[in-house]
Amino acid sequence: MPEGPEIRLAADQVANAIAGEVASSVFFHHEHLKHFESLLTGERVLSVAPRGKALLTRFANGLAIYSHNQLYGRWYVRSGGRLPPTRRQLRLAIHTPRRSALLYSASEIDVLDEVELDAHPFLSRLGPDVLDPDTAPRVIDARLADPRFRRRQLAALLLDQGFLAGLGNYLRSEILFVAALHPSLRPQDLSDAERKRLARAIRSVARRAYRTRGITNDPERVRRLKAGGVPRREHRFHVFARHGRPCQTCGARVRKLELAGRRLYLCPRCQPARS
DNA sequence: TCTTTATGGTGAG
DNA sequence: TCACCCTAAAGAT
Repeated sequence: MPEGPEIRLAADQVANAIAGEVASSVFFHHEHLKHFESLLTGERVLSVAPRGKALLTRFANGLAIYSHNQLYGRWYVRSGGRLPPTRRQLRLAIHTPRRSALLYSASEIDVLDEVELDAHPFLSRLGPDVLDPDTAPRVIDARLADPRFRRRQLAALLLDQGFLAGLGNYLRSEILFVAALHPSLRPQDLSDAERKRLARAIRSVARRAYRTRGITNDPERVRRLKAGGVPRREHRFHVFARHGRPCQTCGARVRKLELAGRRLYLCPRCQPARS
């Protein structure tokens, strides 16, 4: 569950299961975290909240579990102490009397106090969470115009968690397609109208992915394709991983290129380079 | 059964 | 920019 929308959905699910409850037992796979098991057992879970692609589970005694799923981590919620049918490795379990939150496969797990939280090398660098209710398009627009970011290529900027936290590689391609902008442009190359269009696309594509559990394609098109029996992986995106297939807007062939170290997909006609 | 790829991130040079 | 880490699933053989 890799990008911000998926992490926020997982956070919602875990919060719904254990927030407000007292941990009846806590398990850590990692040896260096074992001594926290007894420190967290008996403590109430105050909140479970995303910060970009990371997740913080806060306890009443001031400690917080930091977790980052990278590409592979996956949360499960189960009742009655049961475990999910998976061969993955259990890395963290938070049990409450009724339900358990279980994190499998993730490698980045830590327990932090409030001081460590403030100074955390990853968290302290994060920009605003793209899905935070306060991150309105006008906030994003102001950030695009900020001297710290305006000279950066959009291809790199949209992956930079210090610009906005929670964007990732599929959202990057999808946002640029929706905004009809070429990835090698920089904010400073854009007109005011284009910059505002991009800010709106960033917010709306991320929000849509959150609402639809990861589907960024046009809702009406998705409805039609689903009705025709087209599977999720074929109707999910506008352009991402659709190289060689026709653009849904203009019919041109979707192209794949490598930018800022990751694969990016675009429609060469809808997103023309600028001379 | 092997190899490749992946929606992420770090640190060295 | 590159090598590398983490793990799982898809693709190739």
